[in-house]
Amino acid sequence: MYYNYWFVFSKACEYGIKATIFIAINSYDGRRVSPKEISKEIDSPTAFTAKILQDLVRHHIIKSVKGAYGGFEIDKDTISKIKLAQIVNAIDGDQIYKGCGLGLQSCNEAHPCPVHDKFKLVRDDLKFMLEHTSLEELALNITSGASFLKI
Amino acid sequence: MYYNYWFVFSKACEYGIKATIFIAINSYDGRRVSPKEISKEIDSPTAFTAKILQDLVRHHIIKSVKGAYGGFEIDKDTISKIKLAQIVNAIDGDQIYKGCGLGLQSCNEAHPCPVHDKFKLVRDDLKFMLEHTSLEELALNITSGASFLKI
DNA sequence: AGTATTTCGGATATATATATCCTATTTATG
DNA sequence: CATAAATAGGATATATATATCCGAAATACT
Repeated sequence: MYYNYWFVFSKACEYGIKATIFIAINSYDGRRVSPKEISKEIDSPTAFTAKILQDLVRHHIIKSVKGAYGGFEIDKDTISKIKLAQIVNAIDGDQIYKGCGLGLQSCNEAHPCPVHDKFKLVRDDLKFMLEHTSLEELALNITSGASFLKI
Repeated sequence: MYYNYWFVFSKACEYGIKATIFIAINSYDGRRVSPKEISKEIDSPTAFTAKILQDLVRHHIIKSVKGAYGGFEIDKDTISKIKLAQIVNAIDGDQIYKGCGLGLQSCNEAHPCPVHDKFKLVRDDLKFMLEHTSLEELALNITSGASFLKI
């Protein structure tokens, strides 16, 4: 019928993940970056991206410095400790781990939706992956040219 | 930041899956069902559900019979052959298998996004599950009381 | 044939996510 | 202290998904 596609993450979250990776890369070099630079690099709308950055700041995933020579950065030594799950959680919440695949309000072991068990496996895989993927490895794969932030 | 949650499927698709299961159950008893009955049973908006049913008809997943004593049904002997993947494909398209986790336009092995490989595993799991789950087993789990269509 | 019943499908309305704009606030520097 | 450069955040606009409405078409029965 429809337009829709796979929405593991919202657009906001996609931008948030890519932005955080780009900030990490620059923080290794002690460089702060602006929403303008970020959105150019990750191919996202600037103002919208700026909103998401604010949110990541509120969740203490990235740091912002106001005023001249300011910008966004991440403490070098926390980059290896930040997991993808934290970023996703900050922006899209934790329903990714809890929500029912068929939208039931209270879907659980005792009262499962038709696909509950089958989804559990997929969801647990996703959860494990998000919790075990570090920002550091994502950033290093970009700098090494093994992966890309846009196109 | 936001309102969002895990969107494996669109609402339309959630309704479509649940509706199809309910139609299957009734078709075993040779009973046709209306959008009204369906939406009551799966707790969905009637008119919107009706649209989705039309779409499933166009994709030959369910059959409709117009006029008095009409309604929706599924050929008994096709119920075991219909896979969850077909329903999802009809409503949400095939981007679920193709779309990039970070929204890149052309994300592939040669030009991967930062999470490409990690997502591949999750996605393949989901794909396998959808392609190997039959409408029959979903329907039987409802009739046996092992799973539920609402609440 | 007429009527009640039912799906079909276009038009429209509502809700939510995405995106933009503009001003206030903060801060480094001359 | 003034100025320029930056983030913060409220208000608003746009796009998309979700939901509703209503008349047209089809069909079984009387």
